[in-house]
Amino acid sequence: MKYNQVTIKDIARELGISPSTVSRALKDHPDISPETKKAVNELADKLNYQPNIVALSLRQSKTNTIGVIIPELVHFFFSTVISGIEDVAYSAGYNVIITQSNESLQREKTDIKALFNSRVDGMLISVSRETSNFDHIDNILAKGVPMVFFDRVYENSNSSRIIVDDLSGAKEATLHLIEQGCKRIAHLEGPPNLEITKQRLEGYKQALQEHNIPIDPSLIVACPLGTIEEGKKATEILLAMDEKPDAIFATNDPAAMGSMQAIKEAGLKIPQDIAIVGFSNWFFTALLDPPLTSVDQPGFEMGQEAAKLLIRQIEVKSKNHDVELQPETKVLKTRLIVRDSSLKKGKKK
Amino acid sequence: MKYNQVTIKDIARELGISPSTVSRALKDHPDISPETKKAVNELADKLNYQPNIVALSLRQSKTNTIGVIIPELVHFFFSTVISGIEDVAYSAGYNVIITQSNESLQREKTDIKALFNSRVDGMLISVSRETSNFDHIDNILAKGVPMVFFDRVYENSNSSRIIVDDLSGAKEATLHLIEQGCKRIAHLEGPPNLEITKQRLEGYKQALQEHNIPIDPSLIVACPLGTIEEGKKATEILLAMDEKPDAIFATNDPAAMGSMQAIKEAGLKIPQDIAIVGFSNWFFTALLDPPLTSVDQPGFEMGQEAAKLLIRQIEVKSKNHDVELQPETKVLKTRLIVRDSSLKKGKKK
DNA sequence: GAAGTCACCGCAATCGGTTGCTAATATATA
DNA sequence: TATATATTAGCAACCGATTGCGGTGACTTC
Repeated sequence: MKYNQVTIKDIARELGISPSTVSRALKDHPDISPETKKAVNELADKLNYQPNIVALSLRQSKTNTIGVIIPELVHFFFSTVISGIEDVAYSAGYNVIITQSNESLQREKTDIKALFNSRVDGMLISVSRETSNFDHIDNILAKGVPMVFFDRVYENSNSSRIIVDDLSGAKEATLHLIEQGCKRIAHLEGPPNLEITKQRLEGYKQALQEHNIPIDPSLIVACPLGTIEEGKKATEILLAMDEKPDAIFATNDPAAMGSMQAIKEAGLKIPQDIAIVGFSNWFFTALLDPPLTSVDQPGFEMGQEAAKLLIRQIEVKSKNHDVELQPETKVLKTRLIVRDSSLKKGKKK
Repeated sequence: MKYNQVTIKDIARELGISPSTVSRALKDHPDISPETKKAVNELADKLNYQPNIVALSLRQSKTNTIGVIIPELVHFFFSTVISGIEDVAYSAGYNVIITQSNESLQREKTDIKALFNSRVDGMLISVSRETSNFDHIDNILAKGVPMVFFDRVYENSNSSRIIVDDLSGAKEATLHLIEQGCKRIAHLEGPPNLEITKQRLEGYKQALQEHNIPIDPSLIVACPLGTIEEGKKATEILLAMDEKPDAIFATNDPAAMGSMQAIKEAGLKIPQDIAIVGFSNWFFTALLDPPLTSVDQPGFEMGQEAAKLLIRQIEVKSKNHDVELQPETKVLKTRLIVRDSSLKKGKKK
């Protein structure tokens, strides 16, 4: 939009010098005399000159903008990640364009194209629930666009990625339930396409195996959407079994909440009858009744790390076109936040 | 970032024609022969030509980007608004840059400057809790940047705005409590700078007056941050009174939740001893124990309306530089969602 | 056969800023 | 005084796309 902004030419005209001299004076170029610099800077201040970023972007073939694709903004975890991204990006002088795939592959495809067309300098991506084919991403990667994945990553790319240690987190959660004396621990499994789903399932299994508890497939119930409703339904199925589970480890917090609803409606007590652990530590989990034990994922930190990695990649590339940075994988630690929903034995430690 | 993208010149060179002809051919200009158009379009398809948006922005002095400033992304309400904004913006061909003030005036100032420097075509703003001086906004408004405020608006500007009917919503909530037989209804008041705080307080007062209930200043407790902790503390003060309130209408949901915690810890029952109503209908309010009655604000719709208004303003302005659109104020209806936390008399209707 | 008409296309300026190269002036040196 | 050197600043091209205007060639018309 044209705001009648002052340009370098306005300053040049006013001082009777050329635009190039003004440009150099503003950047403290040694070719320019101190007097000229002084005059230029004073007038620039007076007129409140602000360089036109669009012109700069065109000239330098660099927009100082990074694009972000996330599944859904309204998820506490993702909005926390965004805050982390913005934190790092803004202090490094980058703008952030956020797009939501709404868990739709179709939307993800158009998002990534739109970001590419906007000539963002790089992208931060967490793929949608539906994404099992990655051609649209390979396409853009092939053009040399720096890309860093976070949380829900593209496994087979050799891009950098920031993940949390889902396996350990899930294992720790399950071990905690075992330690509380639970014998029949069910698992609400998440969207099958996502690596995080597999990791959490694997962590669950490993914990059981370590304690020689047989893995009962009927105790693993699918929640491909990971919603409250699904968690509730899945739990109702579990409650209808002859041998009910005495604990549930859910792939995420909404599913865990659905579980809690189903259990309460069945007239059972949490954690006495059935203990529950969720995943993500959504901020309201502490406010549920009973407060929900959950595996905390450091969202803000994940955003920060992802942005840092991407920006480093961008800057290396713009300096030296040939050097390719080795892809890095950064694994962030999870932390089990124990609350009442899983404490059969009462507080420990 | 330079992606070795094909440009109009590449196509021109390949076909042995001039860039201007390619440009016109791509836009179906009548001066160009059908054969040339066909050749150009085919080659453009083959090379997967995508126009450089940055160059277009510079040429047209229009970035097709709108900037958004919100207090905090992690608030359910605001992230819902963002989704509404993106919904409208993307289908109108606009990108969205989101910045968070984190409820800080200082940050709001730098955000607005950064957006201005990025030459966004317009801005959507919801001011921070701290904003009582609006010079930084007037500054930008004076340069002719289209601006629409939402939820937390700048009262004295003659910009368009989208608000919810906070007064009616608050009044309805209070009337509901009165109808439930409550006599001593307390109010947890929000950040004093915000107009929405005043409106909600006013709605509360009007409801009491209509039923000839005297307004007791000691029942109005300040929660200038509107956090859970504040709501809890404020409620503890109320519970320490000789004559305890029998209901609390909180300025927002976190404060209401703090209230619930304090009441439970005091061994009192909700709603039997004290009924509670919140404001905003955060999505997890339904999951609390008891589920919280709250005033629903249509966030998604608010985002849509704000974006629509802004884009209309931008497009009118870019077509006709002189015409100024009359500022509009759009008031969205709230809806009281009655849940157990306020039902002293049991379900009605 | 000269002038007019029309279809088609290219030149060059433009948006705002950057930068390699050159030019002009001043000063130092031979 | 003539030449070398340093200092300072301007010219012009460039990033990629758009667009007013002018030019070329073919065809029509009187």
